[in-house]
Amino acid sequence: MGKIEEAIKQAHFKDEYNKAVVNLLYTHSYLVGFQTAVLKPQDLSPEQYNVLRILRGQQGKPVTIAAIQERMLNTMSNASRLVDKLKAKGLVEREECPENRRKVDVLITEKGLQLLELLEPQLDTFNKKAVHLEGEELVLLNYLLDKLRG
Amino acid sequence: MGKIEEAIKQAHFKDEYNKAVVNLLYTHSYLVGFQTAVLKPQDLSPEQYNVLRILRGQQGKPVTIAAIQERMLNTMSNASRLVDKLKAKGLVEREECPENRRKVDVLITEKGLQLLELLEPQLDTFNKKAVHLEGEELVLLNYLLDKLRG
DNA sequence: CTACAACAATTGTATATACATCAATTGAAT
DNA sequence: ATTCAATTGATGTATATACAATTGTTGTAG
Repeated sequence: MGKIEEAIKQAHFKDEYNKAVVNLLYTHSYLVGFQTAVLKPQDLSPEQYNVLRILRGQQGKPVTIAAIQERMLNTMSNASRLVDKLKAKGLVEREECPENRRKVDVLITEKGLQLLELLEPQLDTFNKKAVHLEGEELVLLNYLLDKLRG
Repeated sequence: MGKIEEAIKQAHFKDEYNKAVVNLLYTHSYLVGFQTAVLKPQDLSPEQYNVLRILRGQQGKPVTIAAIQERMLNTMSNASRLVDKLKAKGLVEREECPENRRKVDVLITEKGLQLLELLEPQLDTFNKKAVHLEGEELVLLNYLLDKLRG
Protein backbone atom coordinates (compact mmCIF):
# COMPACT_ATOMS: atom_id res chain seq x y z
CA MET A 1 0.00 0.00 0.00
CA GLY A 2 2.64 2.54 1.06
CA LYS A 3 2.08 6.21 0.56
CA ILE A 4 -0.99 7.94 1.89
CA GLU A 5 -1.72 9.39 -1.56
CA GLU A 6 -2.27 5.90 -2.94
CA ALA A 7 -4.04 4.60 0.16
CA ILE A 8 -6.87 7.12 -0.05
CA LYS A 9 -6.47 7.83 -3.78
CA GLN A 10 -5.88 11.53 -3.35
CA ALA A 11 -3.29 12.90 -5.72
CA HIS A 12 -1.90 15.71 -3.60
CA PHE A 13 -2.44 17.73 -0.44
CA LYS A 14 -2.60 21.42 0.20
CA ASP A 15 0.55 21.33 2.30
CA GLU A 16 2.52 19.02 4.55
CA TYR A 17 0.44 20.02 7.58
CA ASN A 18 -2.71 18.83 5.88
CA LYS A 19 -1.02 15.69 4.66
CA ALA A 20 0.31 14.90 8.13
CA VAL A 21 -3.11 15.28 9.72
CA VAL A 22 -4.79 13.08 7.10
CA ASN A 23 -1.97 10.56 7.32
CA LEU A 24 -2.31 10.35 11.07
CA LEU A 25 -6.08 9.91 10.95
CA TYR A 26 -5.70 7.17 8.37
CA THR A 27 -2.93 5.39 10.28
CA HIS A 28 -5.08 5.50 13.40
CA SER A 29 -7.82 3.64 11.60
CA TYR A 30 -5.27 1.10 10.37
CA LEU A 31 -4.00 0.41 13.89
CA VAL A 32 -7.42 0.24 15.49
CA GLY A 33 -8.29 -2.44 12.96
CA PHE A 34 -5.45 -4.61 14.22
CA GLN A 35 -6.29 -4.02 17.85
CA THR A 36 -9.92 -4.89 17.33
CA ALA A 37 -9.01 -8.21 15.73
CA VAL A 38 -7.36 -9.26 18.99
CA LEU A 39 -9.92 -7.82 21.39
CA LYS A 40 -13.13 -8.81 19.70
CA PRO A 41 -12.86 -12.57 20.40
CA GLN A 42 -12.82 -11.62 24.11
CA ASP A 43 -15.83 -9.31 23.69
CA LEU A 44 -13.78 -6.30 24.63
CA SER A 45 -13.72 -2.97 22.83
CA PRO A 46 -10.47 -0.98 22.52
CA GLU A 47 -11.89 1.56 24.96
CA GLN A 48 -12.79 -1.06 27.54
CA TYR A 49 -9.32 -2.56 27.21
CA ASN A 50 -7.82 0.87 27.77
CA VAL A 51 -9.79 1.27 31.03
CA LEU A 52 -8.66 -2.14 32.27
CA ARG A 53 -5.03 -1.24 31.66
CA ILE A 54 -5.43 2.02 33.52
CA LEU A 55 -6.88 0.19 36.51
CA ARG A 56 -4.10 -2.37 36.58
CA GLY A 57 -1.57 0.44 36.35
CA GLN A 58 -2.74 1.66 39.74
CA GLN A 59 -1.43 -1.50 41.44
CA GLY A 60 -4.49 -2.30 43.49
CA LYS A 61 -5.20 1.29 44.49
CA PRO A 62 -8.81 2.23 43.70
CA VAL A 63 -9.31 4.85 41.00
CA THR A 64 -12.16 7.32 40.65
CA ILE A 65 -14.13 7.82 37.45
CA ALA A 66 -12.56 11.24 36.95
CA ALA A 67 -9.05 9.83 37.28
CA ILE A 68 -9.81 7.16 34.68
CA GLN A 69 -11.19 9.79 32.35
CA GLU A 70 -8.00 11.85 32.66
CA ARG A 71 -5.81 8.93 31.65
CA MET A 72 -7.91 7.69 28.78
CA LEU A 73 -6.64 7.87 25.24
CA ASN A 74 -9.98 9.12 24.01
CA THR A 75 -10.12 12.14 26.24
CA MET A 76 -13.79 12.76 25.61
CA SER A 77 -14.95 9.24 26.24
CA ASN A 78 -17.52 8.32 28.87
CA ALA A 79 -15.71 6.49 31.63
CA SER A 80 -18.86 6.07 33.69
CA ARG A 81 -20.60 3.94 31.10
CA LEU A 82 -17.46 2.01 30.17
CA VAL A 83 -17.01 1.01 33.82
CA ASP A 84 -20.65 -0.09 33.79
CA LYS A 85 -19.97 -2.49 30.94
CA LEU A 86 -16.83 -3.86 32.56
CA LYS A 87 -18.66 -4.41 35.83
CA ALA A 88 -21.40 -6.35 34.04
CA LYS A 89 -18.67 -8.70 32.77
CA GLY A 90 -17.15 -9.08 36.25
CA LEU A 91 -13.88 -7.45 35.19
CA VAL A 92 -14.06 -4.54 37.66
CA GLU A 93 -15.68 -3.66 40.97
CA ARG A 94 -17.20 -0.31 41.84
CA GLU A 95 -17.95 1.07 45.29
CA GLU A 96 -18.76 4.36 46.91
CA CYS A 97 -15.68 6.17 48.17
CA PRO A 98 -16.03 6.28 51.97
CA GLU A 99 -14.48 9.71 52.65
CA ASN A 100 -16.28 11.46 49.81
CA ARG A 101 -19.59 10.04 48.76
CA ARG A 102 -19.58 11.89 45.45
CA LYS A 103 -16.67 9.75 44.30
CA VAL A 104 -16.65 6.17 43.16
CA ASP A 105 -13.75 3.79 43.68
CA VAL A 106 -13.13 1.41 40.82
CA LEU A 107 -10.92 -1.67 41.09
CA ILE A 108 -9.90 -4.37 38.64
CA THR A 109 -10.89 -7.91 39.65
CA GLU A 110 -8.82 -11.08 39.46
CA LYS A 111 -10.81 -12.02 36.37
CA GLY A 112 -9.91 -8.67 34.81
CA LEU A 113 -6.22 -9.20 35.55
CA GLN A 114 -6.31 -12.66 34.02
CA LEU A 115 -7.94 -11.32 30.87
CA LEU A 116 -5.19 -8.71 30.53
CA GLU A 117 -2.54 -11.39 30.91
CA LEU A 118 -4.17 -13.39 28.16
CA LEU A 119 -4.43 -10.42 25.83
CA GLU A 120 -1.07 -8.76 26.34
CA PRO A 121 1.15 -11.21 24.45
CA GLN A 122 -1.37 -11.35 21.61
CA LEU A 123 -1.40 -7.58 21.32
CA ASP A 124 2.39 -7.44 21.43
CA THR A 125 2.56 -9.85 18.54
CA PHE A 126 0.04 -7.84 16.58
CA ASN A 127 1.79 -4.56 17.31
CA LYS A 128 5.02 -5.89 15.92
CA LYS A 129 3.24 -7.29 12.90
CA ALA A 130 1.30 -4.07 12.27
CA VAL A 131 4.04 -1.51 12.84
CA HIS A 132 6.62 -1.80 10.09
CA LEU A 133 9.21 0.31 11.87
CA GLU A 134 12.11 -0.57 14.10
CA GLY A 135 14.76 0.80 16.40
CA GLU A 136 15.57 4.44 15.82
CA GLU A 137 12.51 4.96 13.63
CA LEU A 138 10.22 4.17 16.53
CA VAL A 139 12.08 6.53 18.83
CA LEU A 140 11.84 9.22 16.18
CA LEU A 141 8.14 8.67 15.63
CA ASN A 142 7.49 8.96 19.35
CA TYR A 143 9.54 12.13 19.46
CA LEU A 144 7.66 13.69 16.55
CA LEU A 145 4.24 12.79 17.95
CA ASP A 146 5.14 14.24 21.35
CA LYS A 147 6.40 17.41 19.69
CA LEU A 148 3.38 17.62 17.39
CA ARG A 149 1.10 18.10 20.39
CA GLY A 150 3.30 20.87 21.68
CA MET B 1 2.06 18.65 28.25
CA GLY B 2 4.76 17.17 26.00
CA LYS B 3 5.67 13.53 26.42
CA ILE B 4 3.05 10.83 26.14
CA GLU B 5 4.10 9.43 29.54
CA GLU B 6 2.98 12.64 31.23
CA ALA B 7 -0.07 13.09 29.05
CA ILE B 8 -1.70 9.84 30.10
CA LYS B 9 0.23 9.51 33.39
CA GLN B 10 1.77 6.18 32.56
CA ALA B 11 5.34 5.89 33.77
CA HIS B 12 6.72 3.54 31.13
CA PHE B 13 5.78 1.27 28.26
CA LYS B 14 6.60 -2.33 27.51
CA ASP B 15 8.60 -1.34 24.43
CA GLU B 16 8.80 1.34 21.75
CA TYR B 17 6.22 -0.47 19.61
CA ASN B 18 3.67 -0.27 22.36
CA LYS B 19 4.57 3.33 23.10
CA ALA B 20 4.25 4.30 19.46
CA VAL B 21 0.80 2.75 19.16
CA VAL B 22 -0.45 4.44 22.31
CA ASN B 23 1.13 7.71 21.26
CA LEU B 24 -0.57 7.58 17.89
CA LEU B 25 -3.97 6.77 19.37
CA TYR B 26 -3.61 9.66 21.81
CA THR B 27 -2.42 12.10 19.17
CA HIS B 28 -5.37 11.12 17.00
CA SER B 29 -7.76 12.10 19.77
CA TYR B 30 -5.88 15.39 20.16
CA LEU B 31 -6.23 16.25 16.47
CA VAL B 32 -9.88 15.22 16.19
CA GLY B 33 -10.60 17.61 19.03
CA PHE B 34 -9.22 20.52 16.99
CA GLN B 35 -11.07 19.45 13.85
CA THR B 36 -14.34 19.13 15.68
CA ALA B 37 -14.06 22.65 17.06
CA VAL B 38 -14.08 24.00 13.50
CA LEU B 39 -16.71 21.67 12.07
CA LYS B 40 -19.25 21.67 14.85
CA PRO B 41 -20.48 25.26 14.34
CA GLN B 42 -21.44 24.17 10.82
CA ASP B 43 -23.19 21.03 12.12
CA LEU B 44 -20.76 18.79 10.33
CA SER B 45 -18.99 15.76 11.78
CA PRO B 46 -15.39 14.97 10.80
CA GLU B 47 -16.64 11.97 8.85
CA GLN B 48 -19.21 13.99 6.94
CA TYR B 49 -16.53 16.55 6.10
CA ASN B 50 -14.32 13.77 4.84
CA VAL B 51 -17.06 12.56 2.48
CA LEU B 52 -17.60 16.08 1.12
CA ARG B 53 -13.91 16.43 0.35
CA ILE B 54 -13.87 13.10 -1.44
CA LEU B 55 -16.79 14.19 -3.61
CA ARG B 56 -15.20 17.51 -4.50
CA GLY B 57 -11.98 15.69 -5.35
CA GLN B 58 -13.83 13.95 -8.17
CA GLN B 59 -14.30 17.25 -10.01
CA GLY B 60 -17.96 16.89 -10.83
CA LYS B 61 -17.78 13.22 -11.70
CA PRO B 62 -20.36 11.23 -9.77
CA VAL B 63 -19.00 8.76 -7.22
CA THR B 64 -20.59 5.53 -6.04
CA ILE B 65 -21.02 4.62 -2.39
CA ALA B 66 -18.38 1.90 -2.67
CA ALA B 67 -15.86 4.35 -4.13
CA ILE B 68 -16.49 6.77 -1.28
CA GLN B 69 -16.02 3.97 1.23
CA GLU B 70 -12.67 3.04 -0.33
CA ARG B 71 -11.34 6.56 0.01
CA MET B 72 -12.55 7.22 3.52
CA LEU B 73 -10.13 7.68 6.37
CA ASN B 74 -12.23 5.48 8.59
CA THR B 75 -12.15 2.45 6.38
CA MET B 76 -14.96 0.71 8.22
CA SER B 77 -17.35 3.62 8.27
CA ASN B 78 -20.84 3.52 6.79
CA ALA B 79 -20.82 5.69 3.70
CA SER B 80 -24.44 4.99 2.89
CA ARG B 81 -25.74 6.58 6.06
CA LEU B 82 -23.28 9.45 5.95
CA VAL B 83 -24.49 10.33 2.46
CA ASP B 84 -28.02 10.21 3.84
CA LYS B 85 -27.19 12.85 6.40
CA LEU B 86 -25.45 15.06 3.87
CA LYS B 87 -28.40 14.80 1.50
CA ALA B 88 -30.78 15.83 4.25
CA LYS B 89 -28.70 19.01 4.61
CA GLY B 90 -28.72 19.66 0.87
CA LEU B 91 -24.95 19.24 0.60
CA VAL B 92 -25.04 16.30 -1.83
CA GLU B 93 -27.34 14.75 -4.40
CA ARG B 94 -27.91 11.06 -4.90
CA GLU B 95 -29.35 9.33 -7.94
CA GLU B 96 -29.59 5.85 -9.35
CA CYS B 97 -26.75 5.07 -11.74
CA PRO B 98 -28.40 4.68 -15.18
CA GLU B 99 -26.23 1.88 -16.60
CA ASN B 100 -26.22 -0.20 -13.41
CA ARG B 101 -29.18 0.17 -11.13
CA ARG B 102 -27.37 -1.43 -8.22
CA LYS B 103 -25.10 1.57 -8.01
CA VAL B 104 -25.82 5.04 -6.74
CA ASP B 105 -24.22 8.18 -8.11
CA VAL B 106 -23.42 10.78 -5.48
CA LEU B 107 -22.56 14.40 -6.33
CA ILE B 108 -21.66 17.40 -4.22
CA THR B 109 -24.04 20.38 -4.59
CA GLU B 110 -23.17 24.05 -4.96
CA LYS B 111 -24.13 24.47 -1.31
CA GLY B 112 -21.72 21.69 -0.40
CA LEU B 113 -18.91 23.34 -2.34
CA GLN B 114 -19.55 26.66 -0.66
CA LEU B 115 -19.44 25.05 2.76
CA LEU B 116 -16.07 23.51 1.93
CA GLU B 117 -14.73 26.87 0.83
CA LEU B 118 -15.85 28.39 4.09
CA LEU B 119 -14.29 25.62 6.18
CA GLU B 120 -10.98 25.10 4.41
CA PRO B 121 -9.16 28.27 5.53
CA GLN B 122 -10.41 27.75 9.08
CA LEU B 123 -9.13 24.18 9.12
CA ASP B 124 -5.80 25.27 7.67
CA THR B 125 -5.40 27.77 10.46
CA PHE B 126 -6.29 25.17 13.05
CA ASN B 127 -3.95 22.59 11.55
CA LYS B 128 -1.03 24.98 11.80
CA LYS B 129 -2.00 25.90 15.33
CA ALA B 130 -2.46 22.27 16.39
CA VAL B 131 0.58 20.71 14.73
CA HIS B 132 3.72 21.98 16.40
CA LEU B 133 6.04 20.72 13.70
CA GLU B 134 7.51 22.35 10.65
CA GLY B 135 9.47 21.78 7.47
CA GLU B 136 11.56 18.64 7.53
CA GLU B 137 9.83 17.31 10.61
CA LEU B 138 6.54 17.13 8.74
CA VAL B 139 8.11 15.35 5.81
CA LEU B 140 9.72 12.91 8.20
CA LEU B 141 6.47 12.25 10.06
CA ASN B 142 4.68 11.54 6.79
CA TYR B 143 7.48 9.21 5.77
CA LEU B 144 7.35 7.30 9.05
CA LEU B 145 3.56 6.96 9.01
CA ASP B 146 3.63 5.66 5.44
CA LYS B 147 6.35 3.19 6.35
CA LEU B 148 4.57 2.14 9.54
CA ARG B 149 1.67 0.77 7.51
CA GLY B 150 4.08 -1.21 5.34
C1' DC C 1 -34.22 -19.41 -20.22
C1' DT C 2 -33.58 -20.41 -15.44
C1' DA C 3 -31.00 -20.77 -11.38
C1' DC C 4 -27.59 -19.16 -8.75
C1' DA C 5 -23.52 -16.69 -7.41
C1' DA C 6 -21.62 -12.10 -7.05
C1' DC C 7 -22.27 -7.39 -6.41
C1' DA C 8 -24.05 -2.76 -4.48
C1' DA C 9 -26.40 -0.59 -1.35
C1' DT C 10 -29.58 -0.37 2.62
C1' DT C 11 -31.06 -1.67 7.06
C1' DG C 12 -30.54 -3.56 11.79
C1' DT C 13 -28.15 -3.89 16.20
C1' DA C 14 -24.82 -3.16 19.76
C1' DT C 15 -21.32 -0.22 21.18
C1' DA C 16 -18.87 4.15 21.65
C1' DT C 17 -18.31 9.25 21.11
C1' DA C 18 -19.45 13.98 22.14
C1' DC C 19 -21.48 16.53 24.26
C1' DA C 20 -25.46 18.77 27.46
C1' DT C 21 -28.08 18.31 31.39
C1' DC C 22 -29.25 16.58 35.84
C1' DA C 23 -28.85 14.96 40.73
C1' DA C 24 -26.36 14.42 44.82
C1' DT C 25 -22.71 15.77 47.81
C1' DT C 26 -19.41 18.80 49.59
C1' DG C 27 -17.12 23.10 50.78
C1' DA C 28 -17.03 27.84 51.47
C1' DA C 29 -19.09 32.46 52.28
C1' DT C 30 -22.13 35.21 54.68
C1' DA D 1 -26.50 27.56 60.30
C1' DT D 2 -28.00 28.50 55.71
C1' DT D 3 -27.25 29.37 51.16
C1' DC D 4 -24.88 28.83 47.07
C1' DA D 5 -21.28 27.46 44.01
C1' DA D 6 -18.29 23.75 42.75
C1' DT D 7 -17.42 19.00 42.31
C1' DT D 8 -18.48 14.23 40.88
C1' DG D 9 -20.81 11.09 38.58
C1' DA D 10 -25.00 9.47 36.09
C1' DT D 11 -28.17 10.01 32.40
C1' DG D 12 -30.16 11.64 27.87
C1' DT D 13 -29.65 12.38 22.96
C1' DA D 14 -27.71 12.54 18.42
C1' DT D 15 -24.16 10.79 15.73
C1' DA D 16 -20.77 7.40 14.25
C1' DT D 17 -18.48 2.77 14.21
C1' DA D 18 -18.38 -2.12 13.29
C1' DC D 19 -20.28 -5.42 11.85
C1' DA D 20 -24.11 -8.91 10.15
C1' DA D 21 -28.06 -9.63 7.56
C1' DT D 22 -31.10 -8.30 3.91
C1' DT D 23 -32.84 -6.52 -0.54
C1' DG D 24 -32.53 -5.79 -5.16
C1' DT D 25 -29.74 -6.15 -9.49
C1' DT D 26 -26.59 -8.12 -12.66
C1' DG D 27 -23.79 -11.67 -14.75
C1' DT D 28 -23.02 -16.30 -15.80
C1' DA D 29 -23.29 -21.47 -16.03
C1' DG D 30 -25.95 -25.22 -17.26
